[in-house]
Amino acid sequence: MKITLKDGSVKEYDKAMSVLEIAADISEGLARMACAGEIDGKVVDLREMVETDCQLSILTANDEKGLAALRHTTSHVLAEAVKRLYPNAKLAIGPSIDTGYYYDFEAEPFSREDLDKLEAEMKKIIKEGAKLEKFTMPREEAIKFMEEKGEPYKVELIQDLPEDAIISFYSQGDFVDLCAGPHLMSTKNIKAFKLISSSGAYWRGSEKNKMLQRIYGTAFNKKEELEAYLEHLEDIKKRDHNKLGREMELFTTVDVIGQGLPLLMPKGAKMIQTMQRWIEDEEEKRGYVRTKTPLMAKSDLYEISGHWSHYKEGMFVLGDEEKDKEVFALRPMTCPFQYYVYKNSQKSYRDLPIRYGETSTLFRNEESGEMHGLTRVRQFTISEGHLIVRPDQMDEEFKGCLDLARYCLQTLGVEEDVSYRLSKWDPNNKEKYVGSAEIWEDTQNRIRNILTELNIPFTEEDGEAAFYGPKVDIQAKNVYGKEDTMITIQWDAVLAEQFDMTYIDQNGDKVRPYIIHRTSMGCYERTLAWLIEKYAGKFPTWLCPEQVRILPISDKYIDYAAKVEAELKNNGVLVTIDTRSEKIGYKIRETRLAKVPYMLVVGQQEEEDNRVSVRSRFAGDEGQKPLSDFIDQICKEIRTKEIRQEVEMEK
RNA sequence: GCCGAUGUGGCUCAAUUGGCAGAGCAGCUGAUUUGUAAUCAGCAGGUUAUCGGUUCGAGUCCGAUCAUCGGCUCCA
Repeated sequence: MKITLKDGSVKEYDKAMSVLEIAADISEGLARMACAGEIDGKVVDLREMVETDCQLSILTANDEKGLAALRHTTSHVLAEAVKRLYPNAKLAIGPSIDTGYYYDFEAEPFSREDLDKLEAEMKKIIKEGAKLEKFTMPREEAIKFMEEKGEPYKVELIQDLPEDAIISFYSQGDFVDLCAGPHLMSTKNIKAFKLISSSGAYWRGSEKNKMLQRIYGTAFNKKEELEAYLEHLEDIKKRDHNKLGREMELFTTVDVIGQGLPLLMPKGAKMIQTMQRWIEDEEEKRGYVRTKTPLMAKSDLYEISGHWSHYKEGMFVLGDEEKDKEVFALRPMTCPFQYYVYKNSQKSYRDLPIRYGETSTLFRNEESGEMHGLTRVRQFTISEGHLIVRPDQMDEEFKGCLDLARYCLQTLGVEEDVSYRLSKWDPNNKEKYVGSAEIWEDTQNRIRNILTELNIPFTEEDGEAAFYGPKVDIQAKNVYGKEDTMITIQWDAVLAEQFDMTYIDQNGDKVRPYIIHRTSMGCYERTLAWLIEKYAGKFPTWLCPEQVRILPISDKYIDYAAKVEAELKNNGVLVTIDTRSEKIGYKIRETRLAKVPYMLVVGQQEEEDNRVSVRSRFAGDEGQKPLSDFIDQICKEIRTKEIRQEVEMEK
């Protein structure tokens, strides 16, 4: 039997040799090897592939799929440990994930102490070093087998497989688990693992099902890699916006104000104002006109828009439908309000496109467990806009929205950190959406073509559309790798109809316009959170709530410092003075810790000839320079929204 | 909404078995007038998230509520 290895070399083996022997030979010993290989990119169990001649690449824990096998094997060891310590626990599933693996059990909740005990038991199992052996049986037999073992969740999983399926199991010593593989050859090969946390998780991800107990863990090829990962976890905690944003006094929360209602403190509010002014100006340059519409409306409006039937649970309703004549609701979006701005007068084809923009505060009654820092809140503000366009303008306007979005991302320095998603409806769940299948498929195709034409790489996802149309979502990950929508551009194919919006075409006929619903830079609160994490609080100067701090050497130079401050303020620079009678070293330390981009030390030398001593986050000590030079420098940096490279300074 | 953890001055944390709520930093006042990462002294700051219960006595034990965090679900 011939086996071609990844590097192209060919090895020949006697058919009588066991798989283990072959694998050991190929991998130069079992040590770091997964019991699996790849044929045409598909991961296959080694025992299957050696039946025939094949091209083989042994997976080791050094490559992605091998690492997944390592982690998945570790999850089996975890499952065995749980069964040993908690024999009544029932097994659900235990896949590998990006950051490690998890396993779900029906059991009592696990405490940290339980996890520590489980870790110790896992070490024992690894030391025992049982080999992982695969065996199969027909479906019916497999169901019986798992019923006898008292594993109802496994039975359910098997029952979902086709009647003629051959079901595979893996054993390690006495422990058996339903599993498709692949795995390491032996539990002994697990060298570095850790249980991270536990939490509840619904069986099969549905809240209608029983809540199971999930244990998250991770595993690496080497101890050093695990340690580096754990250190990395500590590091990213430090830039978590929810911690850093509070430390830097950008926002806070108050018990009696309520969940999902963060308070933006002066510094956070300043940053959002800076972004808001920039975006409003940019939109104006791009032909947007501004509206300012009510934050609430009667239920009648939402009945027309469809929100009353599709989204009532998510709105804050004011009043009692049974008792009150009129019920109001805080708005969860701005669309219908701006549509009535459009409908105020009859429009000609020559008026289109019309681009409405509004800095729009919205309210969404998220469920209580869903709030998170600044990224998931109940009241937030977005740069919302609606474009009313003729069909022949649609592609160009949609591209214009994408261009604006990309300009915003680029200016904030985050264009490399996003991914684009075409969010489609779910054809198997049509009642969640408004409009015909034909319209949905057609608009989805057109958006797909636009993205392709612009060479924007994107993924497609069913069931992520708005109920009124498909959209492009621009997604970003937070420090923990969790994804959120930052910008959305939606094709509203339905509401023009609901609200009877029209224009008069060249023939004098009433025609329906197309509508694009979009944000240029989505939710400001969420964007702020993203920037905190991206820059670890060291924002580009133009975004900083405090751009310059003046540090007088002693009280004698406060007058001069005030003069410097006034000149900077006149030039639109955000500047403060530290007038405390502290030593200069102390003031510098605090300014550094506050991540202020520039500090100007002023004393006798500077006052004499109208100079400042500049120290920045970007270049360290920039030396003494005339005040006017510094003003030119910082004004240019702010005006061009330059993103300068940080330098590592002492400590 | 569900599972779990947590909640002590502005911040970080302490308080033995249920036995007088304490420290550092920040703040304020005074002294110091400082040249590139922490000057000294003093003062003030608390109904221990809230409400209720057990107890001679509760930060500590029990219950409820609120909020925060880690997940699940959700995110029109």
